[in-house]
Amino acid sequence: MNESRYSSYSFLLDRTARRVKQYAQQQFTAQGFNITVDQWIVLKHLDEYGEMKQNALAELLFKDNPTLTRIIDLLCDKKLTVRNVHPEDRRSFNVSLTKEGAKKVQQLTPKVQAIRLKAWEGLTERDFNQFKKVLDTIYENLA
Amino acid sequence: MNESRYSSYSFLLDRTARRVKQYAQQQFTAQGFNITVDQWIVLKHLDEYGEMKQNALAELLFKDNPTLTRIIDLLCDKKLTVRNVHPEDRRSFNVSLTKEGAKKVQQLTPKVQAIRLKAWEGLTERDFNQFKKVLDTIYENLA
DNA sequence: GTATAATTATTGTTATACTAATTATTATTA
DNA sequence: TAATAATAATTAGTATAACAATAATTATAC
Repeated sequence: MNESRYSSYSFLLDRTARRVKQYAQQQFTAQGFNITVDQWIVLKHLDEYGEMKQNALAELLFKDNPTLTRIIDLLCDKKLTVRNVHPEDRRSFNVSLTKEGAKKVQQLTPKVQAIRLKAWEGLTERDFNQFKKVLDTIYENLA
Repeated sequence: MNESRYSSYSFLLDRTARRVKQYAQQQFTAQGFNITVDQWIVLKHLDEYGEMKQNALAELLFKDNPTLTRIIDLLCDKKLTVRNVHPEDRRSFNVSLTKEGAKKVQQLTPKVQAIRLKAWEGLTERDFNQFKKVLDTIYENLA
């Protein structure tokens, strides 16, 4: 790679990631979802994978424990998740969706997909595959 | 695009952007640069484009005014930038590098490039062009 | 079996992101 | 020209990100 050109990747990547999150958050707010994008990601994963330790959830989402602790605090305040004591390890909590949380996931999933799709206008499956390959490679290179 | 697959792009994008920034910051800290990645980006752009209003700088960096105000506060605390009153508009400041700031940019530029290059191991110029195309398209779709 | 190490979650601190509100100044309009 | 609108930067408030340090608990080592 040409050194002087590649340097821009980090700037473009950061800029675009911020724009994507910002756009989604604006839509979430405008449509009255009443949660943040990061809170949504936690809800969605809990719905998909079921109850799990904060630990495991953090790993799944590539967030650290303090960050996740605070997101879950807010979700619990909103009655969308609960912390249950772990039966085999009193250091841990099992985090799971409340009924209200599960309902929210069902209601919002198609709306969130529609919001996400907006970014892909004019792009193809092939673009996606190439894009994913580069993102995964970068991630692995720095892991 | 397949709706159920594309949804993952935002997750991958966010995850990778965070990893890239995190890796760079760890290197900055380990190598004693004594600035953050975002502070670096401001210094680098000021070096490239010369003194400008905060306003213009914010637009160039795709950051909002409050965010930039605080970054520049920190850079001024570190004596790397200065705010000068704008000769034609007393609402504005012209922000510019101090001598020390300019020296820092010269010293760190090759080191930062080396850090950034790490992420691109195994990737080609063609990967870069495709990657850039997708990032730019996403950004434009949401602009 | 007790001391030590490792693990889980939390709290504290600093920086960035975004929105809303505020202040000072400049531009526009009636 | 006086009132109003627009603009530049800042401040305030909430959320996320990263790191360090801590408390409670569990695992390991001697």
